[in-house]
Amino acid sequence: MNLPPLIQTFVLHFGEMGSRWGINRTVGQIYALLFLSSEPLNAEDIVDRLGVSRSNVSMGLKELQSWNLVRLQHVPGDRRDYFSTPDDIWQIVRTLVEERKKREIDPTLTLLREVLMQEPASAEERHAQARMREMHDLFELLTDWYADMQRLETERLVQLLKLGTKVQKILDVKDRLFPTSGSKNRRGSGKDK
Amino acid sequence: MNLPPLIQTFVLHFGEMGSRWGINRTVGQIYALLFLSSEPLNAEDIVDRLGVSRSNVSMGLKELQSWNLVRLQHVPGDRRDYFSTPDDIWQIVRTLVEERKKREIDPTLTLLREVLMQEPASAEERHAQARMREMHDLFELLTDWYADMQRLETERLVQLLKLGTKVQKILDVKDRLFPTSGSKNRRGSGKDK
DNA sequence: CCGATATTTCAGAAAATACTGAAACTTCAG
DNA sequence: CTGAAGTTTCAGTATTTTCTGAAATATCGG
Repeated sequence: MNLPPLIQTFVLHFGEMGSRWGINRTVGQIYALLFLSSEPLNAEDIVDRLGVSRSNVSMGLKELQSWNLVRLQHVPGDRRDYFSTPDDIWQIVRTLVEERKKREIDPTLTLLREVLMQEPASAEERHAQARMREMHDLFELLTDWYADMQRLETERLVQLLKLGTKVQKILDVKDRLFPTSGSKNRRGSGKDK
Repeated sequence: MNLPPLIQTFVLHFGEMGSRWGINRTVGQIYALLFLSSEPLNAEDIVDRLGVSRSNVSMGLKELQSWNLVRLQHVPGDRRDYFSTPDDIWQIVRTLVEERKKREIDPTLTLLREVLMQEPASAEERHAQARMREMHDLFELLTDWYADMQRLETERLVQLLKLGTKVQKILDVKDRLFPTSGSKNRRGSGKDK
């Protein structure tokens, strides 16, 4: 590995964290390298810097492309493929959350829908199904909320995040000013807990 | 494996998804089983139902305990350890997010803080550090927001999630009614893209 | 303290995943 | 069409992770 110390620290860390994030070491390192780089890199650059095999880099880049986490581009007068990460870090977050949802949530949501269609054949299954229903409703609430957020412009999104729970106070004010509006979202009458 | 079909489907699915969620197959299956069960199970129950070795179950339960995802309890007159998941599914979400943050975000945040203290030794390192600064600030914004949300009562949290982006409209109303209040959160004056 | 029951640890086997080098394939300039 | 440059695929190897059975450890009633 052939990198300035500061960059190497970060790249190694991403490699280590890879396993916790569901990618392998090389993929983590490639991503870290691209993220830090001021200009796009080609596969050979990455081989030189990380000291892993050409084919490993090729597979890693393919994996990152399947996550939409890197962008393929071309340098004029150069036939090789160059890769980079988006400059806008919020774009990265959006992509990451989207892809994780696709891989970690959606398949389960699909399965839950299927299983909830079936007839329970015993008290045990009936209870299990009720539990799955809870999980299903939760996932649906979260994904609906997420879809909403994903639609916001970044600036608005950041504004909302910075507000945090202060939003709550505003809701209180709103309730006092317009007691009924939006009350379809207020059905906390004993059903929960 | 010895389970009613409906339950088996779900348990197998959780086993498969396990690898995407950063746990192994057995741990995923044990968790699914406990989640669906109407009463606590002991290790031997789990062995019988899943058909895996006793030691594997023991390790799996230990792993789940380290995630705070299962609760150990005792049945009067029985020396064995019984395990269950919280009845409140929101409690499960809170724990899960907390633990994932602890494992997937916090170590990186720590590393970023350290690396940002160092002096860049070249233009390349300077650019890399600027990039890390972006990531650091993003992580900090997200974790601050998360800490805020974690503090909310479940009912309020659900209310907020259901509102989704409608919150935005309320912000607009608020701005018109109280143009200056809360404006410390409105610093989109050129610094952001 | 004893022995019965329950749980954990651990070394090695089995399985899954990552990595490599070589070969196959693709693209493009001449 | 040819061959040089670039990229991908793939079979085999290495590494890591998971899983098991056996042994060690812990707990508790008597």
